[in-house]
Amino acid sequence: MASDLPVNFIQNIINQDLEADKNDGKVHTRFPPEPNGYLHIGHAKSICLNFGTALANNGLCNLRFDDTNPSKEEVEYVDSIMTDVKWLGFDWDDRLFYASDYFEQLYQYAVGLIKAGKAYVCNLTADQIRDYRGTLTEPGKESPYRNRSVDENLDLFERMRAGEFEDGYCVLRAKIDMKSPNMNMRDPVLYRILRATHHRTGDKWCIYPMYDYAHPLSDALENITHSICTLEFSDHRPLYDWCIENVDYSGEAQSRPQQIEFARLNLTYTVMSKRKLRELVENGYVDGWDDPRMPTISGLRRRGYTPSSIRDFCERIGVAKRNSMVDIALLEHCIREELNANAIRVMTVLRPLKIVIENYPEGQVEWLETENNPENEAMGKRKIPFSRELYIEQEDFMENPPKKFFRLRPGGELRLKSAYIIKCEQVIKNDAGEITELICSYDPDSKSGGPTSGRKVKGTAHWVSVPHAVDVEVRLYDNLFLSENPDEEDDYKTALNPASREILQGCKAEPGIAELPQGNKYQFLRQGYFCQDSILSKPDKMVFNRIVSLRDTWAKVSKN
RNA sequence: UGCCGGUUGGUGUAGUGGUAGCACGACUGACUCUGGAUCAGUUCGCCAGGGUUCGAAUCCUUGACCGGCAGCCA
Repeated sequence: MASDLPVNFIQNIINQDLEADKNDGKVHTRFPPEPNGYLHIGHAKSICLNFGTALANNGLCNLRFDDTNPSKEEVEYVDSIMTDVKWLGFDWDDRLFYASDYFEQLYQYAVGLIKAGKAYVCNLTADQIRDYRGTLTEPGKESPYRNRSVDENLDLFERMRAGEFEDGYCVLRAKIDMKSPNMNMRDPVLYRILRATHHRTGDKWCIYPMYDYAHPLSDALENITHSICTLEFSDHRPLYDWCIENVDYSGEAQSRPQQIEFARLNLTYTVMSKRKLRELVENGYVDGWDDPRMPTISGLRRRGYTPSSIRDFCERIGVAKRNSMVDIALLEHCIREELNANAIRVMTVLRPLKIVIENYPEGQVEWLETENNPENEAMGKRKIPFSRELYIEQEDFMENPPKKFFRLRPGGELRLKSAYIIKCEQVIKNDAGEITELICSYDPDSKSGGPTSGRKVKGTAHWVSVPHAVDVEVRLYDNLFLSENPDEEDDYKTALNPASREILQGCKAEPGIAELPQGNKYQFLRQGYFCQDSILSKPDKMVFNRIVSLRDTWAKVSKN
């Protein structure tokens, strides 16, 4: 039997572990977000990796909030993260945890470290600690408080917890090696005093463990076997290991988690740091975390991306250690591929140009049959009204067209999709010389599906009957940034795309659009894939977001 | 210039001593009542030098270049 195991270096490590019967053959991962912002597509990569790897290896994956810094964290973020992970299609069952669940335990472990002479309370100020730490090329020097007695440390640490000292008055540090070439091992801070109300523990604590201390121990307590994180934590791995090796679990933890680092996702034409995304939101460059232009999960969801398309994307980009920049075209390909197979076709004219078919009887309406999806016959057919007055797309007519323009021109013919072939007889203009209307004729023998419909015309266009048209608003989106890599600019905000959103009013959709089956995702014929905006769209005033355009060969041709 | 990591077509990713593959993109052509989709094809790559070997992307070595690290953030 062929294996569905993903091909990447992490799976290779797991295969070796499995072969060596490490961890009794168990695979247990976790997704450990800090609830200080909304999740983005880069987190989706991590979510798919952690949950996906567990699933593929018959293991489990926990959701654990790394909530050790109450000054930055909020329940709003906790809630949004759970929503997003679930929406992506993953389930942590009853394994929802918080680092704050372990605060008491972590405190006791720290007491143990002190008793073992491996941690001490340090009264150096933050500035002094930085000075003492040395530099990248010079060793640090030991704190004068480094050799306090165990009893004194125990007393001081207890009083830190009791709230006897002001914020920043002292910290608990690990006693490791001030001369280590790895900065993280130069007596790292384990606990700091911080008076901030924690979203879960309230004001119970005024000391909080640092990530480097809380994270490995949380992993161990949850019996995590493979602790997958991003590259910037590689330098922290020796400290991760130190924590696990030096606390005395007395049987609470059974695993010896192994930290494995992979490269985070970078996508062209966007930014991925929480800080920058927050800045875009807070300074009004976008409408919110869920603005359809944002690379956040909530933004992609509102834009119309499906969970499966995002999972597919995360699979295709692979996992490795080399820093890379994935072309956003791949993400777009994933949603196009899915929606091409599933989305119902609809005719909507974005920039309407009215045409009158002079030889079509006034008042007559024909209900013509059209397929809901030519890729999938099972999706059936529907009827759309054809009448004497129609809207076509402005760009489907040119008075003086270039060589390969296959659409309507004066005296030229065009097939109307699922209807008739029309011919442009006359161009009507207003005083300003702008085209306001076209007078056309139609060939009654050319009706789609009819016995004499076989005549070939080079172009086919979408259209909507004027008396039956529904007015809708359409929002077209382009990349949020003009630069492939905004992070390279002095200020990434200067690369913002002023035309990232175009709002079109008075677009003409075929009737009954909202009632169509599979009504939440559509292909507007020849335009792209669209969905109703989950917030702005109302039954009497529909608003559609363009998820992604169709590939457009003509656009490329016409540019040259 | 201390430590850690990395370098395979335009982009991403396989290949772990035996014909460098896949996907996306780009380009050709066919087909098409969506200039969509589909189909066929083309283009394009092992960072560099030295070594080991019958044979090296893979092993050794020297170098170049890129990324990360000096929060009481994660």
